[in-house]
Amino acid sequence: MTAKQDMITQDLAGKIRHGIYTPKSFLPSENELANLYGASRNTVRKSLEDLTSLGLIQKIKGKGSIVLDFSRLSFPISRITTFNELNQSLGLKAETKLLEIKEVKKVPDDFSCDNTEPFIKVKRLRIIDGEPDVLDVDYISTKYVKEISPSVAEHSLYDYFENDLGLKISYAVKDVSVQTVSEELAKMLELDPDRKAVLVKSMVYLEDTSLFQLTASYHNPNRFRFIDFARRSKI
Amino acid sequence: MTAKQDMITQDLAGKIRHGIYTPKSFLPSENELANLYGASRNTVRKSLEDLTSLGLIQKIKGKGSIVLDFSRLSFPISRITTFNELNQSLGLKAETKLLEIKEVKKVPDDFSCDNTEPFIKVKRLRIIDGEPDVLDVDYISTKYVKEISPSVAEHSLYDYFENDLGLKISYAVKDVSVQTVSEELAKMLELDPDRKAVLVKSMVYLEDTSLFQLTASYHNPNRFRFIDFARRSKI
DNA sequence: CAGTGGTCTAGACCACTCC
DNA sequence: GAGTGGTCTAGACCACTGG
Repeated sequence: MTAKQDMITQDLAGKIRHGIYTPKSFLPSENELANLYGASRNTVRKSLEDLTSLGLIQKIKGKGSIVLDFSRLSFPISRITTFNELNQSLGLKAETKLLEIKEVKKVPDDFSCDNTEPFIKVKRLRIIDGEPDVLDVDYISTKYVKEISPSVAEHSLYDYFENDLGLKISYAVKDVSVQTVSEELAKMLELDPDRKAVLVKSMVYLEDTSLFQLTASYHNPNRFRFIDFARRSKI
Repeated sequence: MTAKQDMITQDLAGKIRHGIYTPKSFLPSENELANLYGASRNTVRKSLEDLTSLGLIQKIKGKGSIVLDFSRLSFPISRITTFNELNQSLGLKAETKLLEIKEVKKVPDDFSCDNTEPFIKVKRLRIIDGEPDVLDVDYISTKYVKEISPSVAEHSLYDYFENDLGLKISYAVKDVSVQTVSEELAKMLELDPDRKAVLVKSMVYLEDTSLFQLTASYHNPNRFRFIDFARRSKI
């Protein structure tokens, strides 16, 4: 059962993306939307809040909700988005090369993680338009995932976690920095002689706040880019 | 007049940061908080939502709101945070060296911005613990800011914009990439011979969706780092 | 002035967790 | 079953925008 507010959000987001509501125009007022969808004004307001935090609209007091025009370029690191979801939305020709799957007793020290249960390590090279782009090293807790088949690792881990296993991924802490990497890794990513890569370390948590996954992603800096939508917060 | 929900948010955030509510413990329930603050449950829920998106708490259905322990390390690019606010919260010894203030007819082409009014250009080198860290090049629209004095540029632009001019900064689009920069810039930032810097380009907008400011920040990659809190979104 | 979004209330029913 | 958060309603008053 999808909540009424989410259906409204989806519907409005679709109409914005498909140009039924165009950038710089105003959405119908909150009262009109409430009538249109047969919902209370509070429910509509919740939807508009979600669209606002997604960067699709901007609310202006006394005037209305105006459609922004970043819908196409948003390439967010500040939401949790997977390689496959990204490629789909950008329409890129992407390929995943599975390098390693094995169970390990613990996670490397530089994650500063003291969990004691075994993890499944998955190492994958992501290739876009024939060029090596990212090396992903994932560690997935065996508390929640007992086994990962090569075909799942080559396809999409998140699709498997969320749709097949029913896990609820909730939030992540990401640490982005630039590192000089090993010669082996530099060769794999076809880096410049300086061997600098952008390292994104992620710690991913489930709805019950338990640690679920650790990832180190090494990006080729010449092709690394992300676009982020940020709001000024009151605190 | 501060809204009741914001006072509750501030109060709870303070109690979390000061350890009155400790990580891994639960906040009082929504009904208890409503009684405590003399507010309706909806108002309390709005506060808890804000704390959730700030990454201070995590709500668990049927159980309660649990305090997370990232309050210290959050160093967000996904909110709009200024150099001064950051340094204050991290307690760093920072210094700003003003290099240039002048009015320019238009903004460099690589911002892909077609605004025609003049902008004020401000160029500043940020030095942390004696080491050059960031070169900021700002362009501020003369539609909203007529003049910027050197002392303001050396202190804090945002403090001036928000508190003195009463401008309402609302949202920004940020584009992060790694670039090879000029020898002059490389020398200023004391870069490695490869002359690679992390470039953060920002476009900042006001509450009425008008473009207000453009910034190019060149970071020394050896000291560049940001930590981000991300939530998985439904859409 | 009428219309907009911003805040707030008091209630309701549901799904979930834990005992 | 009692308590929790999730969703939703119907109403109220406010501050702001525009003509």
